[in-house]
Amino acid sequence: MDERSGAPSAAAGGPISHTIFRLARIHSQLAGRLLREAGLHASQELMLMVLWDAGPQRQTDLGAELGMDSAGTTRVVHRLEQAGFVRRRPDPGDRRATLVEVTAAGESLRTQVERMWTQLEELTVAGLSPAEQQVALDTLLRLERNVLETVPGSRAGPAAARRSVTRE
Amino acid sequence: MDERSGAPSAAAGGPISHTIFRLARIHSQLAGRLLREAGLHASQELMLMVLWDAGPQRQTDLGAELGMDSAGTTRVVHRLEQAGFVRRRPDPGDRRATLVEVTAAGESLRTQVERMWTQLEELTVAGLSPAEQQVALDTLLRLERNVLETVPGSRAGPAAARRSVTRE
DNA sequence: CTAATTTGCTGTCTAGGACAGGTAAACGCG
DNA sequence: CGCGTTTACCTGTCCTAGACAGCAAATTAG
Repeated sequence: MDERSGAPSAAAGGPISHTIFRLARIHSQLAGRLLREAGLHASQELMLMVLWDAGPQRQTDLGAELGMDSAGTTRVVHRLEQAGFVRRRPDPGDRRATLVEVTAAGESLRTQVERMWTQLEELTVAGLSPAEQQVALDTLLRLERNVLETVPGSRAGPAAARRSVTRE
Repeated sequence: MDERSGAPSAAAGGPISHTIFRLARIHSQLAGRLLREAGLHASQELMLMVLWDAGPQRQTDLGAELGMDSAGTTRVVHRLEQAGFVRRRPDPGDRRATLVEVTAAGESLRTQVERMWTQLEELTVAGLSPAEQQVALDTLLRLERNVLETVPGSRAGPAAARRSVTRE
């Protein structure tokens, strides 16, 4: 198995992109496998992450943060709700909106998910020195920033204060 | 404190992994969007790539290369066949097997796909010097190699244990 | 007040991963 | 040679998910 270190020839014009593409597939297979031990899927896990960090959120904001449309957001929230990991509560300030918040069961998943990420990290960066890991992280962040710029609809930017000021 | 460019706190133990995770999502959204202009989806495109580079393949080998199981391989091949991009032909040496090969229509996609990768690459590596791009590529390849090792179903080792016990 | 917008929900279509069989061909051993 | 095992492929089911269209209720602008 030879040239597995290179991109297919049709992607010769995009070696980095294609490597991201391949890395993405394999890495998320691996992550998905680990996640499934916690009974979660990728989107669900990402949504929980946001909720853990940012607290109760409206579905619209949640979806925007994850780059989903409203339909997808509804479904993921529903599944998390059915699984008992989140709860929905009417937004006191806007009766169209629903606030999604993590339940105790959802909170208790956090330890497990953290362990998963640590484990995944070990597999991913095996054999890299701390300095190399730093380079890797910087590189990835830079690429992410680039791609974020060109994909509208994915949590735009730092100061993209969702609503409140966005009334234009 | 991590800004928005960092991983969620629950992934503090896996900053690189989580960045890959996020980059993967966004990048494949972007790639998927571009690919759809050619009427392809990710797996289909990857399969065509393999066929372009390696010529006619048996389904088993194709699936192994892409990390799919046989059922998934069958479906992707069928869709490519229905779309007219590949053709199936009995393996002369083994009548159980089918050789999958690219049709003229499939070949003609190649230019379009190459353009797509070039375009994606420009978006992805915007602002990076050639040296930085080399670092990025090396980094990504290294990470890919690591992850490949730990994902048994992906073209890591052809003879990997794939057997599952029917009936528990 | 009305009209437009926002928010969330539903349904449909397609792609896809995982898993459980099922058939036919090839192989291997006595 | 015959028979059991393995391999290659296919089918069907169940689930997650993205894209898209349409809908009702609440809110906001004029």
